[in-house]
Amino acid sequence: MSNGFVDMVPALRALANPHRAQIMDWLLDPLCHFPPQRDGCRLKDGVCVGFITDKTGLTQPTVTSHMKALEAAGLVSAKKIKNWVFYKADVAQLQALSQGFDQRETAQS
Amino acid sequence: MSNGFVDMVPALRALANPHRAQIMDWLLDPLCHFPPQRDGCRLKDGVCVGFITDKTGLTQPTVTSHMKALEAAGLVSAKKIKNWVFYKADVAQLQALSQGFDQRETAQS
DNA sequence: AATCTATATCGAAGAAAAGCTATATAGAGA
DNA sequence: TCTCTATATAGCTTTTCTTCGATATAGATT
Repeated sequence: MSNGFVDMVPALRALANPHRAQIMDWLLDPLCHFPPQRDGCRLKDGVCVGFITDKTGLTQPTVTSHMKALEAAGLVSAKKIKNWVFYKADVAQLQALSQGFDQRETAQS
Repeated sequence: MSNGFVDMVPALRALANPHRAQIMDWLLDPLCHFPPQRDGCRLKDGVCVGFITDKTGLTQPTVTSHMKALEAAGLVSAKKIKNWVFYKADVAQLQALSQGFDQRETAQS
């Protein structure tokens, strides 16, 4: 069904950047990497852009741009609550990617 | 042991290009995608640059550059026989990457 | 030795990515 | 309504990637 690595290129592009890879790692364990939030549960809703900005040391517009890239690749989902936008890792998409790799190991189509 | 996606960035960069992703897919099943070679077994030795060049439609210097990128990332190995250089997918490295993804699914470090 | 073949290197051009500052917008709270 | 806060957008610069044509090299073959 899958067309191999070629089909994964959009997601791989999104992950192939040190800052975005780091952000994904953090978002996969948000309780460990981010402080509690006034509104929005880190696990259920995700982590707000401001906290991610602080941790990366990049400027806020740059982080917004990275988050859009991850969202476009389906690696995170966004949820707006009041003035905040919370980003959460999309585990299903990551599992799909993981399975793509598993299939490549034994290729011979 | 693994530091998550951040550790995989070099390999992900190499795969995050449509031509290189396509080449990797081909190299994972060389018998299906390339004709027999005078010297060098497709399975054991790999596939020569010329055949890869033909299939991509890119120029030979461009393909050489892509193959160097894949080799630098450890995704393929090169073997010189006579005038040819044969490139073969590094299955061990791909398995390592695959395992990296598997671990990410269940993160919570 | 001369030539031919396969791959590598060089240098340049165009495209895309990544970063910033400045500014806009949207919603909350006073 | 006015202001403050959080995020988004716009525009610009710098860097990195991708590709090419031209040329070099290394090794066979004649």
